[in-house]
Amino acid sequence: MKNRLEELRKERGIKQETLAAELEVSRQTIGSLENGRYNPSILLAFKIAKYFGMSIEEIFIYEEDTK
Amino acid sequence: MKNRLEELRKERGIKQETLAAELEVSRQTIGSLENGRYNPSILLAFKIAKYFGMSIEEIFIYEEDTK
DNA sequence: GAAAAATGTCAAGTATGCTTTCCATAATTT
DNA sequence: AAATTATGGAAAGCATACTTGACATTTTTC
Repeated sequence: MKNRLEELRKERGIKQETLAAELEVSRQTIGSLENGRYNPSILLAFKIAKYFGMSIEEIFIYEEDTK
Repeated sequence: MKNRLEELRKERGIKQETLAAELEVSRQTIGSLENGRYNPSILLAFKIAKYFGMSIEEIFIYEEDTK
């Protein structure tokens, strides 16, 4: 699964630390998501989507058989 | 978070075991999701949405502060 | 180019998602 | 009502999501 987190965050001109605080997760979590080390839980995905005013599907790109 | 899994599955007249097979998860996973014992991973949520031809948001209802 | 700020990333620990196995209860069929 | 089928749910184990803490590297600012 790919995601547009880094792109969306930079569009808004905020740093990882700020986004992390807004979403109530650690900075490392944001970094790990941006760099594809793991996928978010569905709850975090919902929080992120709400934060950016978009749907989960617009931010996270599901790819068949991708882990 | 709530979900409409049981409702959607029953609309289609299929049993948990069949849905589980289609989604390539165990029957217990489906049962656990229907009965709210835990939330799906985002990958499973995508699979479920695809299976029912709906968006994640139409199936899984995010509720502020809900675990 | 030195200092400061932002990001990358690892390690160890806790929490949650999912599996298999197993048994109990409910619903359906005959 | 007896047998079969479907669902509920617990336990133990493994995988992944997320945390804190630490340190290295990159980027920005002065």
